[in-house]
Amino acid sequence: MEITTIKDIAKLCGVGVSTVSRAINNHPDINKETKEMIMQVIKEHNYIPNNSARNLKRSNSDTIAVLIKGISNPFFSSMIKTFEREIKKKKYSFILQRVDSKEDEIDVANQLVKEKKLKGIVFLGGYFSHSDEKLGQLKVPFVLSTIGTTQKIDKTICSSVSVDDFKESYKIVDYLCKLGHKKIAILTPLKDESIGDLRFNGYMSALQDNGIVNEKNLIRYMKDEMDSYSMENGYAVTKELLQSEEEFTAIYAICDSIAIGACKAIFDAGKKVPEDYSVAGFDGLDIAHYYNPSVTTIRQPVEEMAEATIKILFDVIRKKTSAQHKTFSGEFIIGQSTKSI
Amino acid sequence: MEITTIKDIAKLCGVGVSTVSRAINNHPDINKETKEMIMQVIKEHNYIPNNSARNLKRSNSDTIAVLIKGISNPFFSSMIKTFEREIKKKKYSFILQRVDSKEDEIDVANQLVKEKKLKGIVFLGGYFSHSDEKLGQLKVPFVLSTIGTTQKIDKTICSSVSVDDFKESYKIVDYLCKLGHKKIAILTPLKDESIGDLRFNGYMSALQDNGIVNEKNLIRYMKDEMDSYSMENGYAVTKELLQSEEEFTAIYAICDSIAIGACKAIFDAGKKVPEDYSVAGFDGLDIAHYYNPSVTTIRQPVEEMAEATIKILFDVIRKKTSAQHKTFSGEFIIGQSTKSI
DNA sequence: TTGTAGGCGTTATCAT
DNA sequence: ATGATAACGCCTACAA
Repeated sequence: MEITTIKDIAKLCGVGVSTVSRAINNHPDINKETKEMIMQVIKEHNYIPNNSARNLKRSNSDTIAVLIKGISNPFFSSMIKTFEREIKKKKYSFILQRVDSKEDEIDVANQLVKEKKLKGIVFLGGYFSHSDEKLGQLKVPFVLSTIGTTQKIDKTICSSVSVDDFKESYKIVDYLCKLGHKKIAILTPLKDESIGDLRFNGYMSALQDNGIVNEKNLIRYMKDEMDSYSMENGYAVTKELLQSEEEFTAIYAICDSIAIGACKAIFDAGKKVPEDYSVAGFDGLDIAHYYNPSVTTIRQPVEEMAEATIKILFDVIRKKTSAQHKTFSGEFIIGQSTKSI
Repeated sequence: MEITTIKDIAKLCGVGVSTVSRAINNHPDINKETKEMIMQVIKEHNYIPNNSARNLKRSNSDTIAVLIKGISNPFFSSMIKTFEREIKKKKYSFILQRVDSKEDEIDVANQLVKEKKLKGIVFLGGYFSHSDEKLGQLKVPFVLSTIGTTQKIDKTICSSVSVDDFKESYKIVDYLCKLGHKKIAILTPLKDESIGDLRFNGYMSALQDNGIVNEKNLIRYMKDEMDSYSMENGYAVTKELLQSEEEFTAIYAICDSIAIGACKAIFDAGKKVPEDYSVAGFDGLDIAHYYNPSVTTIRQPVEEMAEATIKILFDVIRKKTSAQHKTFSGEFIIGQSTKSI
């Protein structure tokens, strides 16, 4: 006989279903021995409660979902660990849900809210260009973590945690300028509505403040056929840049992966980093540190950001505060990939 | 009025719930205009069906889950894309589920089978040391993808797709030997029950066949405090190895991340790769190619492996075949990190 | 073509 | 402390 439902267990134990339910859910009103007996039978027949039925019945569930857009980004993996740890610390369950780049994260979120009776949501990465109306559809507290957005979102509707992409980007480009670089190429995604834009603006602003006239030919957009933030793309674009014989002495890549692709293209052209070209990135991935040469970059304090994300989320859930917005400073890491000229 | 259930929609449209259900699920027996009208109302009130209720009611669902142990491994991300594409191609839905390293993947799988009425499962990564009895608990077809296992699993119970870790490992170490290296250190996880062991055995066997006496001091185990397969760990272990002043001319790291950490440690010691030490890895991650120097490695044909995984899974689901086991050859990639002496 | 009603497996509210 | 029973929201015979 195949054991599938709580009724089977009840019959097997000679008790009612509610007693079995009480045993499963650690309810107080149950005789210790009956409980043990029931748990024993459950284990023997390895019965597993049906989660769909549970979720259907439950009206609330103490669970938080983290929605990630584009799982491939190594930048997220350390944040996820922190999310999980912090959420478990609050005795909540944790659901990690990947969202396809073509999917609408709000729709996915709303579905999950209904299905799992979520208490809160963390959105991680991606672009996030939604109307306030759309955002308003989400009835549970949520935090935008690491999501840069140029658009003005109603600050009372949602919380956010991020670094100031503009400022940090400015900082690193300004550093390149102070090293004496005047011809600084930038590798940036095409028409990115989010962090890409913000970092690009930081670049433009830093050049201007250093009295450098920006040259259009030094703005290089990532190729559409490939993942925008990949080493492969950085390699391809840099290769073209080098072949164009456009003059430049430094490259600022919008993220570390692109920077590494750029370095490789430079090596393959028989040139050196930083002797021939300085290269800087952004994010502070592990690989930026382990690369040869190590890459000058802005490290985002991922651990603290993840912690802050969860803290804010729970503050809002528990109505201690309304929406909060927290900006972190990046850590400027000078690597071996840049030098003064 | 908050629209939450199918009944609300039915009332709003002045029809019965079954008509609404038919509209949602593209049933044939429905008047085209009523359907459009209903869909219109649904959109306006942005009603979302409750998935738990659906899953509860459904007896089957045409969905496949991919369970992945340790999301952080960049090795998996390209496989996941292929899984998703191939599964969608078959008109099935795709669920990606992360399994904590402490969790039992079979238990998680069984839960999902009940909750989502899965048709099949792919297990990705991890160790997988389960008794045949435990495996037998899983009542749906499943494939072990990229999961090396030294233990003898009942081959009729489950399918598998992988490279021959022993053979490929042998190949690359043999290559090092043929380059003239006699003192080859290995960086390997401690007491790993799976791929680590297999690759280690390949190393030992290659040494033996080349008449090299293995030196215990050249077997270096990854540190327990850190993620076994990380650059950080490779760095730390290699640093110790270098400081021990043990003589060696080459390092074989059980995976590329470790190899890269090893390279960095060598650079930091003021030495060069491959002039002072040759370094080889395993897996064929993108970064092995983009690293400087590029890392000699065995590339696993991830794309084809993922495709084969899905093909086998569907064959078994459709009862075209019973369990299948497929082994792929790795692609030997000679990088700049190794040289003859 | 459409509506009504029963049941999917659970939990919670009542009685007992 | 325990058991019967009514929801939870949906799908699907079956009836109309």
